[in-house]
Amino acid sequence: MMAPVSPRRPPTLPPPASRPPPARPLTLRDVSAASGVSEMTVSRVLRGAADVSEATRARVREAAARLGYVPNRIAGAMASGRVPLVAVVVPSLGNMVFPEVLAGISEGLEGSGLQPVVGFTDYEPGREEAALFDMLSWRPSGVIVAGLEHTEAARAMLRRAGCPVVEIMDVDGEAVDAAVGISHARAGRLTAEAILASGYRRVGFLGTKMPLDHRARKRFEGFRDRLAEAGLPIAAQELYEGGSSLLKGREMTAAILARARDLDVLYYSNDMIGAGGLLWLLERGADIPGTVGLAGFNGVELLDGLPRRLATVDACRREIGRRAAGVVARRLQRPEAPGGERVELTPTLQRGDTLR
Amino acid sequence: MMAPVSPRRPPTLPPPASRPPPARPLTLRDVSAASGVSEMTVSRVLRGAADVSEATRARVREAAARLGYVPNRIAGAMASGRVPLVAVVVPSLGNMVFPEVLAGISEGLEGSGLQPVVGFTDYEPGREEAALFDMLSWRPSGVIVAGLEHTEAARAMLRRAGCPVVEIMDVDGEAVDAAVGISHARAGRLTAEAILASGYRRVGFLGTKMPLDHRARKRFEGFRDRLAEAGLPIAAQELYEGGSSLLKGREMTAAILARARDLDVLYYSNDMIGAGGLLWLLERGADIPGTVGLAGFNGVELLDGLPRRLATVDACRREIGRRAAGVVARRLQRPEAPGGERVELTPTLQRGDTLR
DNA sequence: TTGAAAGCGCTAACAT
DNA sequence: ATGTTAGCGCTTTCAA
Repeated sequence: MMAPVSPRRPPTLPPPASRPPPARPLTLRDVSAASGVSEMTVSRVLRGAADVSEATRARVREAAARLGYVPNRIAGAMASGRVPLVAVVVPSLGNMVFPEVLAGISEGLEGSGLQPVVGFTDYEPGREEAALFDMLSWRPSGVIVAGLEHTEAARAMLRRAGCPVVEIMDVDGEAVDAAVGISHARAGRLTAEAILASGYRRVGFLGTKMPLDHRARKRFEGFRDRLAEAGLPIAAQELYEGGSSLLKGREMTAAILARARDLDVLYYSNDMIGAGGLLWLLERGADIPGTVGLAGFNGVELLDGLPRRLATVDACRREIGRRAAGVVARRLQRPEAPGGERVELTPTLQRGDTLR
Repeated sequence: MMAPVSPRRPPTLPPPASRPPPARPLTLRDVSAASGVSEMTVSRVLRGAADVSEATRARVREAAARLGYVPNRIAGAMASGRVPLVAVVVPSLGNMVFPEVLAGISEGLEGSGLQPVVGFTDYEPGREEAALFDMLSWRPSGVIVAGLEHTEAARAMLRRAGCPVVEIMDVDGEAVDAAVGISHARAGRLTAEAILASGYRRVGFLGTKMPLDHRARKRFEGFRDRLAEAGLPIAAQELYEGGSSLLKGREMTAAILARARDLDVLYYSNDMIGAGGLLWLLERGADIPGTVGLAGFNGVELLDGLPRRLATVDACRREIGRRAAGVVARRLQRPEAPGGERVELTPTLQRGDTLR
């Protein structure tokens, strides 16, 4: 067979025998040549399609293995119109919560032939838009994106994505398509209720300044509103910028108590700063939970070995990942399905040792 | 112009005007039609190529934005033979060290037009092989893989990858191509030296059972050998399976001290279990670092707010990621470069408050 | 059970 | 500065 004349590169010539062949990646054609089976049938074998005789199958497998052939998925995706990728867009990996969501997604995708690909937003709407654009340019089979708040352009992209879109972590708002998460407003209320029930009266709140961390904001609002319903104000607040850390929690706790010495309970917007506060208070011999109660948010397992278990509300991170992946996988099996799934998980308060 | 007859699907027909158009993703052709500019020129504009008049540029940009066109990178990659992806293969994200490596990689890739794509191995050689195969099937422009130990098949794949390959985290061994990391053997020796210099004599080691965590093994060996050179044995060991956690560190510390009450220094294979041990000992009123010294490994910032700063050796995770990305990016700019770069970073011991 | 032909959406090379 | 042509490596469709 004659190679067609191409304007891009000369037809493959036999390499001068004396030099090592260039590291040209192998193609189906190479396996075809090596096995004496047509490209088409080689393709079928390697994709595990039925209707290939056992003998042919074996010959092809042997040749592919011997040559070290690795199929080219770019070409496969191009030809089939199917890209076995799920775009995952999250704020960052530094946050401790997202690695676990990712783990859940991987778990949920197992056996579906789909692979997650991750992009980051750093909690910046502009970067989220860019990350989504980037991801969508691979024409993934599904999109999983953290949060319900996006720029209008981002929402437009998601609507036009032509694949299932699952917004995760939060259900307090309007989703473009499916949503899997918890209600952060409710999580905040839940904590407020526990605090009220325990009879604490002078409430301090320690949280992030980030106006773009909508979930943290919703937790705060739920918390504040529930207290207000009981006629209780938030007596003092301490806000910070930047990442959460034990150190930050210590500093903030010191600061808020310096300003409002009589607080008898502290609600931290996440467990990391909560744990910092806990350590700081313990070092000073505070009576926890007697004189001062503490509560955080997230249920980070990582902190399990601290001197006391911080009261917290589990964010159901792993489960959210798993369920979101499940939604995507199921949708691809039944393309006629209506979409718009909404899965609200209901976290519970784990009292730990820091609320009386 | 007449659409050619295709065996795969009928030529595009005008949709019945009364129904919403199917969510067919847009193509260059659509932008071309909408802007009255040829596909080729549209392509040029959207890729930012030079030699397009400002007027044309504007018309194309306007049309693309109005339609919400997202380029198809699968097709772009296919046509150009360039896939702007860097495959990153690491054991897991649960480990705390890898998110930071990833952050370093992202940083190092910034401005290069390359994007990291991550795969996981769970420290299992079989899964590593599978992950590499998977990643290579996307024909990435570079590969960054943790560790120097791989199955022969994996090494073969890497050699044939046809792109720069950087093995990271470790430099104690033979790399397929480039390597960026630290010597874990040296890190272990470094800790041993600090312990010797401080006059501790009864040494306990607490580490993982995982025979496949080669870097932990090398640290242990370096540690043990350096002590042996000074005539000091390791008096007791405590090994564990599964992930590291504060809790695990507590349990192990309790266990090793129950068996060997007279240990005066404990070397933990990572900071997480080290911190657990630290908390456990502090609760029991141990005199640290007087009666018992502690050291870990990794330099995890996360633990900064503990009551004492654990002595540790920084693994240079972020820097390793950054440099590895740099190697890949540079190699793509100068394809004639020889390769085989070897970058050894030299970690230092941070004494903290737990070695006298 | 196998093979042949066409083309997925884009870009390299060439032509104008 | 812009357009034309061919084809990247696969898979779909159809034929044998």
